[in-house]
Amino acid sequence: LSGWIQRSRDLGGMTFIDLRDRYGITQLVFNMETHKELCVLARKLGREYVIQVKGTVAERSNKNTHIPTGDIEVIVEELNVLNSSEVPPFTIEEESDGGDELRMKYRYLDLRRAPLKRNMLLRHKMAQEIRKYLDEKSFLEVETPVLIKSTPEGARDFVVPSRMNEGQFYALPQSPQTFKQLLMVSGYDRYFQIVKCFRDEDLRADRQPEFTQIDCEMSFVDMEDIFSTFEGLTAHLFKAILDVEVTVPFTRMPFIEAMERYGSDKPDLRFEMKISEISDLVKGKGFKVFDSVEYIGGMVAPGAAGYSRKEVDQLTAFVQKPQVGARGLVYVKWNEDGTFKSSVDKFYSPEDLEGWATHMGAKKGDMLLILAGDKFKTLTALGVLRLEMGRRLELISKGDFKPLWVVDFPLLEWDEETRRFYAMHHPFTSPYENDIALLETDPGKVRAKAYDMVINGVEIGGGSIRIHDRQLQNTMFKTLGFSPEEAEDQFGFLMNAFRYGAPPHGGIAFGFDRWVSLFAGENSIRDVIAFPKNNAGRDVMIDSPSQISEEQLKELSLALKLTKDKE
RNA sequence: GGUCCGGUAGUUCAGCUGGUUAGAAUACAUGCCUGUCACGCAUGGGGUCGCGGGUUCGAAUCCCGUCCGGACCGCCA
Repeated sequence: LSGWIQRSRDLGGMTFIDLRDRYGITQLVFNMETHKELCVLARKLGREYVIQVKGTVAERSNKNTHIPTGDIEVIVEELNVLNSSEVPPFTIEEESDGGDELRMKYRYLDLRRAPLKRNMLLRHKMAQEIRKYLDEKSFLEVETPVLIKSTPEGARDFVVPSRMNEGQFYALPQSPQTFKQLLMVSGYDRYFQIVKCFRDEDLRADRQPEFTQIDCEMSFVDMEDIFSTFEGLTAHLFKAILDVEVTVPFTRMPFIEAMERYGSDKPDLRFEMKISEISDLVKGKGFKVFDSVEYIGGMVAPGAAGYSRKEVDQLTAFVQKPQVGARGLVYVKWNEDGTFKSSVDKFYSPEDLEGWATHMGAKKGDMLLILAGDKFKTLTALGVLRLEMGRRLELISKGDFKPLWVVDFPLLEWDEETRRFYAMHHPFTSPYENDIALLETDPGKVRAKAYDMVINGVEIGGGSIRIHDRQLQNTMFKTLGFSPEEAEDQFGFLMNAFRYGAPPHGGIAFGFDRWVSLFAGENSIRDVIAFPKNNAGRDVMIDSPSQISEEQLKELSLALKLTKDKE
């Protein structure tokens, strides 16, 4: 048996060592009476020493029911110390005493801990099951290049200078989007790849600059084929990994419904508390705040009529945080005795309030929480408040999984700053046939054949049916404000490919890291990535990024002009 | 680009409105202990209070700046 010393217990006459390897813990026993020299040596060994032992596996006289190997121990007859270890900077245990920063710096030690090991194992198993399922469905795994071409749309690219092509740069792929479409043109009608993608944007708990996608594409399909194929993948993963049965087909929710009822394009369906609009009920009674805004809406917090003044103040402060951005919070308590208490009693009669409460589906003992303002800003704030209330009222149960498809996204988003439309998904997304005419007249109204898979409020994946028609793709580029030259320069290869018999196709890409962290019950994808980057995009273990030498810069024909002098 | 929280022993933290020699737990070291498994008991070492400046008789504590870490907004087709 070979491994690392987790801990040793020296009782004088005998010494116990917990030996840890990839598979778990085994107790080694050394006895002064029977193996004096070994026992003396064993007493000197410290935590994380690497040792190799031979001995006899024996049933313990004192069993430990708390660990899987608690019935047995190894009576050591040979001991080989393979390496010593300095005292590690934090404890290598289930619950380490180390903080995040330290554990990142010594990630190779953190990875020795059981929780990280479990996550790595889970990740591996999920990748295997994904391959198994997709292989069975005749998907072909094809590797696409990592050094590709920069495009201005979408996320910021990471770029790589080319030594052999002076003054020119590769870009790292934000996704293999165009390549998988070209593979469809090539006739590989079912493609997938578990692939690293790169986006030079700020990080979050669920966002890393390099991350892994399960990238898929199919030919001769429409949305329903995609849904059933990947509901199948999802159900397979849930069954194989968590032994959870999920119901197929999944709920399909139009984007507008997700926004209006859940205040989010990725609704968490594990609890109700839907949002309802009450603009028509509340306007025209002399309350200026409500009369002057576009939208008034709210939700019913079940059983929350007993909330104290302090708790309501807390909620008000919560929605007023700049991240949420509401101006204020109106509450209406429908007390158990049938009376009403609200922050707008001056303006509305109990009959008015009962009207709202009934409209919103409240009952006695509930509290209405109401926000007002611009429609989508207010809905988004209500969505954040909904999640907060779900947590506070403990309406969200762990181990419950509610997947759905969000569908009927708008194809385009208007940007006031640059005064042009942007593709909400990407410029290759197909509009609904019935909406194509609107591209010329009212582009904002065009719905896309795009879809997101959402589980428990997490966007797990998204995709679309693509445009495979050259003319339509040209119209799309035109609507997005590309000149024919720009379109040719950036996507000429794709447009050329479409000259030669492009099949109808569509696909989806899943955020593998997010999916693993969802299954692992982790809040951050860092916990399921072996060597992640920190908040500032740094790898604190290898200390990257770093400067490069003058020689390297010269070879690349690069000169630096730093905005901040880093010397 | 912005908002908020944090940085004190190897580690995790406490240290309130400024006031003797900066504490606890754990880890570590030494000794004792033959059935432990978070072993126990005893003893001991261990601090540039992130860094720089300021206020003050006096700063871990207050102020300013800066660096580092975390959460979030913007950003992420």
